[in-house]
Amino acid sequence: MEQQESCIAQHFGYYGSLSESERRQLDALEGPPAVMAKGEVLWREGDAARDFCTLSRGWAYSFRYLEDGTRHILEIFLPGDVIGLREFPFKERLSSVAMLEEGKIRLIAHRRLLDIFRDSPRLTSLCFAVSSYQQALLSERLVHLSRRSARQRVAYLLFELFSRLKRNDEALGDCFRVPLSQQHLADALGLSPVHVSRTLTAFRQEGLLKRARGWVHILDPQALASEGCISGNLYDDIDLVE
Amino acid sequence: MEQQESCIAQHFGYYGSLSESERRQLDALEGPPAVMAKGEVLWREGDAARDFCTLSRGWAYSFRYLEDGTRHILEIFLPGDVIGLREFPFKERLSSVAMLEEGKIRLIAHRRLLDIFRDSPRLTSLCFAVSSYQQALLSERLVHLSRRSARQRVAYLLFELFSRLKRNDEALGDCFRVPLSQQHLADALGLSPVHVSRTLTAFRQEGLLKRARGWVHILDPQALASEGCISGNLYDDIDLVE
DNA sequence: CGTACGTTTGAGACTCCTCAATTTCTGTGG
DNA sequence: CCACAGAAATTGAGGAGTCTCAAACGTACG
Repeated sequence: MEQQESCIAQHFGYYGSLSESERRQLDALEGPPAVMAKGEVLWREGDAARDFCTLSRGWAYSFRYLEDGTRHILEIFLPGDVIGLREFPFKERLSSVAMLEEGKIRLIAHRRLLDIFRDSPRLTSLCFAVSSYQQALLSERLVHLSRRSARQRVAYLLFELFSRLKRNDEALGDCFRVPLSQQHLADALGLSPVHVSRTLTAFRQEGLLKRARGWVHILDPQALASEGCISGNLYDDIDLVE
Repeated sequence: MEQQESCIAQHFGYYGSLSESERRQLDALEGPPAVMAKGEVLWREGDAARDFCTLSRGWAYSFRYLEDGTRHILEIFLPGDVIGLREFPFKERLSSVAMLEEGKIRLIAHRRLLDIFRDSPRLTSLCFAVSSYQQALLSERLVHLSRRSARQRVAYLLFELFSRLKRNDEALGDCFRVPLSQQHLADALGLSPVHVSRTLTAFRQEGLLKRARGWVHILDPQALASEGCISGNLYDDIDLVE
């Protein structure tokens, strides 16, 4: 599960091929690894934002508390993801980030990005691609959350996770680990945990998927994609201007 | 209303001060102005994405059609905004863009950004800031749309527009033009036009605002902000790493 | 002045929420 | 290995918010 090569180099590699020297340049950014416990908070909304990080092991999520005390989950981070890049131009964190399970991160100071901007237009383009891609995921979610039924939302989220995991691991079958409680799913989807439970039960009875103890087994990927209104794959659509 | 100086230079200027040569460099990017009619489509989802543009006059919006035929409005662009920057790393347009009223745009080829990346780390940082800021607006909207009541959504959107207009025009009073029909508002908020009408009527009866023929008059800004759960001003929070 | 579009209002239906009780799972210590 | 406590998930009942459909009204524009 753990990333072998430098986490950031692998992640950037999804957006375009890297030369050996570019790879080294990215490797040099990463600070020493830090092991994080389950539930540990990386930073909180409003904290000073001076660095971002890569997640080399474990899942994490970003969230905000609303005025009524409910929590909204904005992003779910998988092993290999870059966390907090979008906060580069901001003084303060726009959202909190916490671990869903034990894992490992490496910090990178925002200032180090300036070195990239100065030295490598190519890596700069890749930074832009990483950031734009996360933005595309967000707007995709915006559409799916604001206008669709509970069934569609749940199907969409599970399928998005499935697709992203598959990009990291070609060999991934239709049965995989998802360390999210129904409370987490509800907070990410803008639903009540009760209704998430009912929806998952319905899916199970219809033979779309099974879910138990942090695992999801997708029985009918096509039906799930159709229920979630998945419209093609964002990953196939990236094409850096060279 | 029309932007005097180069549109992109003014827009970038919000995110950090520009030297004279940086300003010239940005000016040089912009193509010849093109006048667009009300309702005219700049590009459609799926079109090849080779350029972005600045909007020097008029309002525009980006949208996607869902499988059930409804339209979702993702972004609303005001005079002075940059449109489509986030699609730089993508082959195809992720959403369509159309004019809400007659206006003027200037195209910029995505390739020209590479010149910026190569020549000016400072402008590169600003590009990043512009893009990240739009992403922050999106995630703000994600939170507001997925979990809040119709009253909160409507109040939030009107207040966001009010704040953004005020940034462009210090002298803006509490009465301003909003060329959006209730159908547009509904499509942006994930509500039915009928319910938007009811909500606006309620606000009018409560003395929060008046709305008629493309104009909005905010009678009680504080109450509206409170209803919309506005949590500080994103614009105040930008701080480029120098 | 007629037509088209946008807005308002009413009625009934449906989705999802809240609250509360019960069951199942998970981890811990005996 | 079992008993227990705490957390997570399920189930039921009733209610709030928003939707859809349909009709009436207002406004802008040819």
